[in-house]
Amino acid sequence: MKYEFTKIETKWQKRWEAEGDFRKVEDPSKEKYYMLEMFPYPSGNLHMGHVRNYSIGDVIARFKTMEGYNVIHPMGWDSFGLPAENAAIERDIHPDEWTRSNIDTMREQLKGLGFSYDWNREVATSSPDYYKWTQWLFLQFFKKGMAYKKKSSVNWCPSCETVLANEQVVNGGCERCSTEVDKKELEQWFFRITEYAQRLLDDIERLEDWPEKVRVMQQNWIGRSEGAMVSFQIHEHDEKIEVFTTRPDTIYGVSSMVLAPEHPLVPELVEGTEYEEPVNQFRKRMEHLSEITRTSTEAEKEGLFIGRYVINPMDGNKIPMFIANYVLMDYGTGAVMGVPAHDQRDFEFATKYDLPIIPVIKPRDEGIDIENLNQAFEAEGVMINSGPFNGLDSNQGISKVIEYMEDKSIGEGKINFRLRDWLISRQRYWGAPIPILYCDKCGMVPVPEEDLPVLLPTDAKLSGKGNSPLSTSDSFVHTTCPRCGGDARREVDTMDTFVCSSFYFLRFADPQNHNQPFGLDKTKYWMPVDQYVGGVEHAILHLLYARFFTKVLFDMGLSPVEEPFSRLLTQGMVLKDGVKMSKSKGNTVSPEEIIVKYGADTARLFILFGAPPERDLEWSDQGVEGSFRFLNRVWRLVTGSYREAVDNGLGNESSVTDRDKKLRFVLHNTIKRVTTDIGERFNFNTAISAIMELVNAIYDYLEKNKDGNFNKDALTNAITDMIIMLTPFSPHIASELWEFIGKEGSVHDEVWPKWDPKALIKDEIEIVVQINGRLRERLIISADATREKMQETALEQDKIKELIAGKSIVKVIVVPKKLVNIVVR
RNA sequence: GCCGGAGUGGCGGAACAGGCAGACGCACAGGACUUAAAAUCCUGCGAUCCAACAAAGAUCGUACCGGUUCGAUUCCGGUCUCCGGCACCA
Repeated sequence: MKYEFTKIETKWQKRWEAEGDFRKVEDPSKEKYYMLEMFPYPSGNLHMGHVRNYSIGDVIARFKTMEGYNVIHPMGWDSFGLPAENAAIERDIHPDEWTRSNIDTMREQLKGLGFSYDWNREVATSSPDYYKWTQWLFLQFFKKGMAYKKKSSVNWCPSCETVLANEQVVNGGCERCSTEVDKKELEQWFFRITEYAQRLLDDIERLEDWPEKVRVMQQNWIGRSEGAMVSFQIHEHDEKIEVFTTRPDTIYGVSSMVLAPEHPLVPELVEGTEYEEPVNQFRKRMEHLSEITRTSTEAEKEGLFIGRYVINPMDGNKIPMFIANYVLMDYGTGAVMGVPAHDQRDFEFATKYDLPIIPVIKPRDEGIDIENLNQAFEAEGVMINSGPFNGLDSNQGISKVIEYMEDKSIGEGKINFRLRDWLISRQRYWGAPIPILYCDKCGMVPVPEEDLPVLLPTDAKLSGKGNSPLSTSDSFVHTTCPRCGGDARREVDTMDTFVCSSFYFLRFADPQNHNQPFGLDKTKYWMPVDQYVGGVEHAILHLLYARFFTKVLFDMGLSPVEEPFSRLLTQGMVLKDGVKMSKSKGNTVSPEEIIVKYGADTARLFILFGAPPERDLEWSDQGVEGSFRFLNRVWRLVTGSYREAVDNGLGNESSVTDRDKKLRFVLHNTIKRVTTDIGERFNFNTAISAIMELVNAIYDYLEKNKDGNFNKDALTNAITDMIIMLTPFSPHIASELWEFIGKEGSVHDEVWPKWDPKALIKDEIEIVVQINGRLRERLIISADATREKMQETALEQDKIKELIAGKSIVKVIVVPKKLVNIVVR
């Protein structure tokens, strides 16, 4: 009988779909398990990265189901975004049409891989049923002051005449045309994520089952630093300059005050002075450089004295003011106090512009000549040249100086974050419209909830150029004000797609709710996600935004949990010839091709067997052949050898030979290994190799019992449990074989087998005899042999006797059931 | 520069709590079956040496150097390389 994978796979996929095998509802009598993989962008074609991601998820979902959990395993589409808009421009097809047809294709591809999704829960972020809730949530954020509008400098491509997201700026240029990106001041919508910075940081502690790598990346991204905010009075001017510093203990060493070139106070400070012209030129030059080129570590520090001074609030010293390339307007206050003796960057700047380098921290060890530094001394030490603080340890100095500043109202302790508020407006068509109106009388007015969704107009012009495409649709822009009934204009920006993907996991719990984004009765049962699987490229943005959203919703009473994802697994990339598969490199392997040639079961098996999930996986055509060979071997075992043996009426019910025991041992050992490999270690590669070993052992058993003298039960148990364990990996062939051996029902509803510890007890075991730690002999010994017996037996061996002859035994180490090590001299 | 991860046969990888290094698979070689090929099955497969009729055996070997230990891929200290992230963050 031939293994006709195409026929088998189609048969079972149809049956699963017709019978709704993977549809689940809340069941309080059962423990739930929420298995989620990051939903894809519907680009039109599944790639190997998807196959890997979803195969991993499917193994866990199916395994947990068989372990008795009520498993929710949903799938949907992150379907707003730029590619649809670009495709629309290139091919003159509406983004919605393009997106829908891609979804249809990819849904079929996913079904063709036999993943156990509950398709009743499918959502697409671009459908009005979904983005209605994206808009509704925006309104809740707006009401709470968590969404606000402000003028901000954004990346502007002068060639495409459009705003670019930070991610769309590649090496300082536009990702589409490589034109150097400008900065432009525009009114933009933001979410106040910085308000949650501390909680997002603190709760990383609770994410014990997240990869360390991701936790650290999030910590760095949030970038908390402790220090002080200090005011410096500008000499002969009313204004003060605020500065954030992590080293208030070095404040007596300040010899410059350096502002970002775009600092708003600069123009008036130089107005009408001889410095006005050069400063303006400097500012203009900096404006044209991208942040990346301006602030790269290689770029030389470049500054300009602006003819003004500030007063050091501690000792009244006059300090010259500069503007310089390396000071960023959007970190801290856009101004830095320069302490060249104790900050390498300030040191370089001071050396270049001949500023005094005043040491105020003395090293604890005397080896460093603090008066003649050739680089900054950044370590801790003892305060000197610091007035009343002299002699203090710099560490204590930090808090003492802050205390003093707070006392004199010249500064205060402050915690600063690198995290910035989340810019969510996009001047794009294919996104959720921001539900805000502008009325001449009433000003900014939120769209009433009952008017949602604010639908995307169908007559907007998509050119890829100019401002928001929505502004080209008159029917969209012009509306009436819900407050005064007068004329109003709609907001024409749409939301960042990351907004849509920040709550989809909650919507999956209650995807068809028409009254609410998700009901607490449902989310209380299903949330949090027990296992989330996806690519590490989302380590910061998506995962941080989703955490932020969940926290805000929790505070509003809309989410039952504060953290959305209990466990996270970041799968590695799929490589070919050592580099990531990509269209541009031309090294892709299409999943469809593999399915046609070998079947979905083989594709799934190979992709899980090739490497542990977190590591990169090198694609190997020969490896795929190997997995295909294995499934054929399983097929022949069940439909051939096993079937023949049973059909011939061979075997018996009573014998318990050593071979029977050995088979039973291998079976139960395999159950143990596969169960822990899937359930605890997520090492699917070793789980599969364990099943391979079991298959080898069954073949071996049949071969050695050719005479027909085998134990039917032992053999049948091994076959059935092997099929059950293969199910999460290669469900179609497992289903077919299950039916073949005459079992009722679906194998994926079977209870996962349990190992019997008794079957793992051996009468005799092999132990190792070492001399001075080197392996010298192996011997078979009764499993319950005492230490004394082990030692005695080891010393009786001829070979051992020979090797230790003439030497004296210093000691003998005995590890029960493992080894005897004889230490001789 | 800082942070994180990883270095094991020809290759992907295994060794789960310090105790047989290389499971499982791929590739390769030899053999069986076949008119032949494919498929399948069997055997071998880290390096060097000693043997050579064969069986067996010895030494080295988990990036490198050192340490702890009866015993280290595993623990500790240092070095190198590769991958990923952040990067003038005040």
